[in-house]
Amino acid sequence: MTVIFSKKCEYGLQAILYIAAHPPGETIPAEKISQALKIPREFVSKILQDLKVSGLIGSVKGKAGGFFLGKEPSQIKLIDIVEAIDGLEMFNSCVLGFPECSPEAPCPVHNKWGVLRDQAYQMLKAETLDQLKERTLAKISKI
Amino acid sequence: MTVIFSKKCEYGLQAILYIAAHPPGETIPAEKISQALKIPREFVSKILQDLKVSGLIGSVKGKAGGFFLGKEPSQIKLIDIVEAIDGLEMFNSCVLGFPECSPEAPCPVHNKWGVLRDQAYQMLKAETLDQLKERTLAKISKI
DNA sequence: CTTTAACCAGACAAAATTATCTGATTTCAT
DNA sequence: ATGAAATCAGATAATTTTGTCTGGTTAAAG
Repeated sequence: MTVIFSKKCEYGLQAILYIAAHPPGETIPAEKISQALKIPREFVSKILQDLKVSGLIGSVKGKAGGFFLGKEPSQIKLIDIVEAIDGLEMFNSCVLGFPECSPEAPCPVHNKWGVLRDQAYQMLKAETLDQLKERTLAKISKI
Repeated sequence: MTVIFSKKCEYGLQAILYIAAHPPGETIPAEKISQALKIPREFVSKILQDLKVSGLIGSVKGKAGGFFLGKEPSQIKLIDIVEAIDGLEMFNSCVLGFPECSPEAPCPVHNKWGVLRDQAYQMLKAETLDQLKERTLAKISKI
C-alpha cells in the first residue's frame, strides 16, 4: 500500500524536490539522486526521463551531464508533478470505488470525503518548489 | 491508481455497506452482492471470507446461506473495515514516501499533510454503518 | 437420499506495478 | 582519438495486486 501516490510518483516528487534543493544551473546526475534518496538508480533515471516530456525538468547528456529544473522553482507546484506521473483522476473519483459517484448518485461518504480531497488538492496546488527548498534541505540532511 | 484504498478494501467497504443496508438477520449470498455491486463473484467471496476472521461479518453455509454483520451496525466503523483489509499503516507513513518521516525529520509537507490525514482518519472513525444505511440504499438503487 | 445452492480452502492465472538489464549515443577530459 | 561518465530507449524480469478455477463441505428442500 502506498499512502496515496504510486511509488513512481513518490520517487518523482522526492527527486524533483532534491534537484530544487541545489543551486540553479547545477546539473544533478541520476546516480547522485539515487544515492541521496536511496532510490534504485535505473528506476529514478527512467522516471526523470519520463518527466522531461512535461517540461518540468531538462537534462544534458554526456560527462558532467544530469538533470535540472525546466522552470523557475516558483513556477513548479507539487500538483504539477503528481499530474505528470499519476494524473489527476484520483481527485475526481470515489474513495469507496463506486462507479459514477456524483452529486446525483453520491456514495455514503461523498460530501465528507469531497471536502478532504479538495483540501489535499489545494495544498498540492499551493506548494511550490521554492517554498519547500529549506525544508527539503533539512530533510535530506537527515536521510 | 486507487484513490487511497486498495481494490480489495474498496470492495470490502462496498460489500459490508451493502449487507448493512439489508434488514438485520437476513443472510446475503456472495452472488447477490456480486451482481448488485458489479464485483467479480469469486473475488468478493474471498474478501468476505477474509473479513470473517476480524469478526466484522459472519456467514452460514449451505442452501439459503450467505453473509451477515458480525456486530450491531452502530458498532462497526468504516475504519474497522479499512484496518482489517489494508491496515492502518497509511495513516502513519509519509505521503511523499520518505523513510522515517517524523517531527524530528519532517518531510517538506509533513505538517500540512498530517492535518489532512488526521481528518481523514477521524472521519472514518466517526462513520458507523447504521448512520450510513439510508445513503447506502439511495446509492445502490442507482447502480 | 439426492439435488441444489451456498460457503470455503488452496492452487492457479492474469494484469499492473516496480525494478533491472543491454546497448546506444552524447559530451567532456586526457 | 580514446576513455569515462552520463542520458536515453527498449526489452526483460520480479513482485504485488487482482482475479479465476477446482474441488470439497455444508445444509435446506423435495
